[in-house]
Amino acid sequence: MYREKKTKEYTLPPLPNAEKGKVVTRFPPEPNGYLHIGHAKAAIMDYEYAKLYDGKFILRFDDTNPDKDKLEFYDAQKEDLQWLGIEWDEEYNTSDHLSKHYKLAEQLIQQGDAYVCNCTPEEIKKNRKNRIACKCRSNSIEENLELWEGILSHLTGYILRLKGDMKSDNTAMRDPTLFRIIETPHPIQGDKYRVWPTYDFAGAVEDSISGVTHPFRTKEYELRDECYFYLLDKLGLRRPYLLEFSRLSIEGMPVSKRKINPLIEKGVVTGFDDIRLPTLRGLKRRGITKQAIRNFVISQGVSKTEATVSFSLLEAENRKILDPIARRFFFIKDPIKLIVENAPEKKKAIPYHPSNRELGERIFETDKIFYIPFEDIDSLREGVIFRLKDLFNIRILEKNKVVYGEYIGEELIPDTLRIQWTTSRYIPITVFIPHSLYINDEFNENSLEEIHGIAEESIKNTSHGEIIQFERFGFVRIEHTDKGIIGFFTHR
RNA sequence: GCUCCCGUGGUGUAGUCCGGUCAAUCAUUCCGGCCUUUCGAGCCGGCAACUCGGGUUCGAAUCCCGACGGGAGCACCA
Repeated sequence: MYREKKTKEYTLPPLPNAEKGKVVTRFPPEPNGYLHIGHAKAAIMDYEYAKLYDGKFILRFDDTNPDKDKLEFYDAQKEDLQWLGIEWDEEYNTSDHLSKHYKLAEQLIQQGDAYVCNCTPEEIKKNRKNRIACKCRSNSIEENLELWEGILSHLTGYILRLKGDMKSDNTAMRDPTLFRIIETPHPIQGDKYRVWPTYDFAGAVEDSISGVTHPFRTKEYELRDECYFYLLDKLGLRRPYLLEFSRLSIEGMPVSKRKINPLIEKGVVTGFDDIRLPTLRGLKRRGITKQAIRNFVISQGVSKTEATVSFSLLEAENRKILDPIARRFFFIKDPIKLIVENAPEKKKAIPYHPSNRELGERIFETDKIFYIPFEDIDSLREGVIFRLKDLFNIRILEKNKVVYGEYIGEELIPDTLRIQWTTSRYIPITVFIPHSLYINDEFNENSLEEIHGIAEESIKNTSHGEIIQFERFGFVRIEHTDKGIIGFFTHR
């Protein structure tokens, strides 16, 4: 009987200030692209912590920038999350709450805590740098209220700013922008609104009013913490327990759109599901399992230490998942013909897995013709004995364009090389091997290696998307296409 | 440049808040051995770390100061 391997428990460190049943977390992606491993880290943390404390997990689309957000990504991101096995208790869009945001904005203006500004971006930038207040800052509350009304309806060139502290050492406090005008139609709200809150405003407000107790964000927002709480205090809203963690970066796998998008536009990679990419779709297509991603992410934890993780850590997790369940097949890279005149004709059943018998077996019908990897035979001299794995032993008689061999029995001989093989009934197959997309910040021209070879006939029985192991080669995810069977090399 | 954050073996990570039980955890890589009809998996063993310098203390990976190194922010993006 095949026995289940003992699995390591993956657990998260305790959450500060957390009470069972009362924890609420949220994952707030912006619907402007496909999710990648970095998003997965955040989403899994949010989800797992909610689960750990029997709490609630909210999916919130931070769709407050119509210039960037696209309808297709709401669903695409949900698909990605579902693939990861993440379930949310509640889902909504920040854009659904805009009228509420407007009310809060008005409250700030009325309290004298926000003002309308029509300085140019350059002036604002300069003043921030020099810690100088602009003339707009001294607008009266009445003026601001009136301008705000105007902005909501027709005025252009204005923004709403928080009256923070222009003298603060923290640049995020130097009167950050709260609302700006964007005329582009919103993917969901259409042209209903033309004034949109910025992240500083929307993020803080939504975390608070949606009842989130433990919002996680990545470290680059740290400077904005002060602003986050200042705003909530001014609005009289509850302060959540804000937590930050470092971004996840994987060696040779850029996560930023700045680096990925150009490659897609130029057609250098095939799309967002290219197997060289750290997008969830890319990883999936390559054969990385969701369990591996989860274990990997949890093992990273939520520390603030920046780390560049080697992909081999993810591979190791994936291998633990795949090894017990992946069917084994024979694949021959650079096949060379082997003729064995005295070979007995055999009908041989070979299991698909060395220990997991549930995976069944396939039957080979052999004659005197075989195909074996050139690389293996190249390293052997004439006269040497090797074994066709799971079949019988061969002595090499002659090596030329074709190899001639002699059948010399079936008993196992210790320490003989055992190599994979096919009969003449093979299936041609192309395997794509991903390598680092970038090497020292330069695009790696050889990031996608293409290998041609042949596989045993029963490879036809694989399902589309099945992840298998080619013996002595590595794990491969199989796709059946119009042009035949292709494989994506997952890892060794 | 200014401000903030981070700094445990090759790589990641636990421990740092509440100093002693840390001659420092776990994983991965690498190196041996065992096992195995895969150069896979499994099992056993091994190498290998608290950035540096001061200070506080009976005692510091843990607290304080400084230096150095790395990262981030300085948007009408999130």
